[in-house]
Amino acid sequence: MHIDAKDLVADLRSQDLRITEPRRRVCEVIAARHGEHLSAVAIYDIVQSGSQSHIDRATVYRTLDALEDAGSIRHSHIGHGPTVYHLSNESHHQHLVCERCGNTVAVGKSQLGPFLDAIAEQTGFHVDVDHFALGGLCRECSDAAPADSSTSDVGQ
Amino acid sequence: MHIDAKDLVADLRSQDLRITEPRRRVCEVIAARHGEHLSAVAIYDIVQSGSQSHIDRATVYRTLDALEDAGSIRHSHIGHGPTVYHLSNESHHQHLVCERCGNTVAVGKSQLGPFLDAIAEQTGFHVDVDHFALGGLCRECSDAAPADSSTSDVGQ
DNA sequence: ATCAGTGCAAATGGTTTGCAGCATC
DNA sequence: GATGCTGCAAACCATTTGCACTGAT
Repeated sequence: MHIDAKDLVADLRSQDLRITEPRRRVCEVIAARHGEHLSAVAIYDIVQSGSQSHIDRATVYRTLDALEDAGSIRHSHIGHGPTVYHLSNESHHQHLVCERCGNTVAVGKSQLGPFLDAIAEQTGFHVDVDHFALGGLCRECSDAAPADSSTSDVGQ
Repeated sequence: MHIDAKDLVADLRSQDLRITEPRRRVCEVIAARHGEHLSAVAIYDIVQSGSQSHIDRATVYRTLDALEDAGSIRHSHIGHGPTVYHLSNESHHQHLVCERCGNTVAVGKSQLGPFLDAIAEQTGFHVDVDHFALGGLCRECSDAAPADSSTSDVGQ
């Protein structure tokens, strides 16, 4: 199921929100870049680059909030960077962010199953896999890292 | 093994750092509140409340950096709040933050072992368990949660 | 007496908010 | 034509930085 800008606009409309040019543009960017994880500022930049008329950052944030309230998109926190947004139907992987080089790796939901089940069993907690990334060291960086595990905290 | 302020001060000294009143105070707070996860501002507030002489927030941040470089403390990112600091020897749990009520639950590193091994095997990624919290819904909130269609992946 | 460490104030980055005017409904 | 949405500017919070001064070594 391919979500496009029209679907997002329809989601807004169904919430009795007015359809304005800035909102339409934000919807277009999100739909066009589906599959990516875009920050509010990135969305703002793309909107700007696509036309000469100016829309405000604040409006982008407000529109993202509206889309999130409408259930169309969700946000994730990946590493130390800004909040990123993605379509709600693209929510099934855990991000791992390398604390040294900043690269991210995604682990599919299927691989996480046993882990999530174990956590739910032990704590009753239902993890929302893609809301927060996990930190650590990627293969390359952990190979290069000093063997001393107690001081493996790097960067930032 | 109980780490106290003297140990932390000694750690700083062993890095050829000068021992100043502000640094000593920060060490005292961290040692006194061991087991807690304190933000820089919380540490600052506690230091302030414990005496009339003023120390600067920037100094707290710089001291925390120094202690982290010395390997004495580490920081974690728990939910949407500010960075929190804790003694390095208290670093073996994964925090789960409830996105609804804000409560946090900790899962011991030992329980996660098999899973982390699996991730390392599949992706080469070595997860630093306590650096980032995971989000989700705690038992109470997921029991109480409406079947919100937009977040249907939460409770899987 | 050196120079690391300090307080201060200003800058940063990401995000939010108050407000007056504009445009969608 | 009401009022929801906008741009603007300013505020925000956590954090960082430049700088001249102070104090640990």
